Amino acid sequence: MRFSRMLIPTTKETPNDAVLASHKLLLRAGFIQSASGAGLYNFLPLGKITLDKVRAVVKDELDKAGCNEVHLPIVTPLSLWEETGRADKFGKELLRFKDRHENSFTLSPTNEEAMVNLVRQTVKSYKQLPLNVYQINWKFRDEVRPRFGLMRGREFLMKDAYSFHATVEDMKREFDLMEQTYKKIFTRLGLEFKVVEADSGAIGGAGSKEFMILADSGEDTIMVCDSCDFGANVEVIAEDETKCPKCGGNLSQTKGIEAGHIFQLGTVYSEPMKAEFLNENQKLEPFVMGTYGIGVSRLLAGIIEQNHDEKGCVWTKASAPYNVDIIVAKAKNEEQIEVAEKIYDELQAKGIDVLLDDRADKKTGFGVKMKDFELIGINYAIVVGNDISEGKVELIARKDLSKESVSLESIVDVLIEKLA
RNA sequence: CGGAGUGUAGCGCAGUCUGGUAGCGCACCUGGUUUGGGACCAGGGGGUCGAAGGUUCGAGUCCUUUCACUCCGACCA
Repeated sequence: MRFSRMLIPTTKETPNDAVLASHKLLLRAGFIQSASGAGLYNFLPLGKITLDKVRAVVKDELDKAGCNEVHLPIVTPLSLWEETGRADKFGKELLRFKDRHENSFTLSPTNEEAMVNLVRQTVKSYKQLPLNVYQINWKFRDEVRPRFGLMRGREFLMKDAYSFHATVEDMKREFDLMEQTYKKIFTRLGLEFKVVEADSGAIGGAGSKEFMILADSGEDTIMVCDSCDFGANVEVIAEDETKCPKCGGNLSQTKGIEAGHIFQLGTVYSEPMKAEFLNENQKLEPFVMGTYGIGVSRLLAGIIEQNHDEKGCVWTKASAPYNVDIIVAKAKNEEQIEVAEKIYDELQAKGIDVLLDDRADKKTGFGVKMKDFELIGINYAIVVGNDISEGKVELIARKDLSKESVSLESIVDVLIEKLA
């Protein structure tokens, strides 16, 4: 993509309302924009591209784990929520409205009921189990206090998966599989995270684990063991506990951003909703369920909370909207443009996501392009400038801002290797 | 929902105390000079001052009501 053709409204000034680094930077770098309502954001081109990249990683790993992607309507009949009693439990967070026929509906904040409804209409036999169905779809929660940009919006993109089993043992097997799958997803995204024991909250059920992105700005306080992989949300462990219940090691307190949560549900939804299958003894039994969520739009905020510096965003390889930014130092110099276009074509041919900063208006000098590169947080910049007379370009790594001079002949290979 | 704060141009702000017909920076438009780290000069466009009502000869400013947004708490991907 060419920078000159893209809507990327970067700003020097920090929006007055933003507190968190991720909120400030995503606004300043032109990824998102306030949609003039609390907790509502427009995703601008860069934000949309980034969201799609993160979403693709989530989808890829779930598909590999054998999950089925589906798509449910965002609008669900209130009657579904009344079947499980959650219409009352969710209270005002559940946005309700009526259609022209005076029927009551909601904007889905999560989809246990709707997914159970889908499955109870189609799955009748133990032979069809186990089954894991998911969607990556917008959710709406009328939060008491939306805040921190994408961290706690009212409308947000969430991956919600639901598994259906004939036995508790099989559900626990899937629960473990999902834990492993989530670890792959977070690792691929380049995140430093911790899996912790958690409370099941409004979703209900027996056991649950949360995936915490480690960041000082996190809203959750967690206790982690320094000698094994044990971790727990303070909701479920005494805050003054110093010994690890698993290995006896030392516990320390830290902050995390809840980006994923997996639950062992059992039959808390299938029973009231009469979602049953016929077992091998020809008897009806309620499905044993698990449910698994990832806050996809929140991940964008989490990635930036963990990866930024005073100059801007520092996206990880798997999440960056572009991996390479080709900066034409003097966009009126035809030779530089020619060289830049050539590198641009070659990188694209190799399947690398590259942005060509070809802006040639007189207000956009070299400095502006560098500042935008640093603010947006693309992994690498190639500066095509005066050095091309010696057959060289400058390669800048966003992470540490280190610079090196690379020959024109090898620049494509060097980048392919760095991005591998 | 309790506590605190803020609403003035696309963004960031001043002006409000002490009423006199709206200003600065950034961004934007035109022309010129610049061009490897957010340039400079000159000119220009853009506002029912969150909304409603009231006081007054006159309201961004004073009074009343109301709405929205942000931050701190209790809840959540």
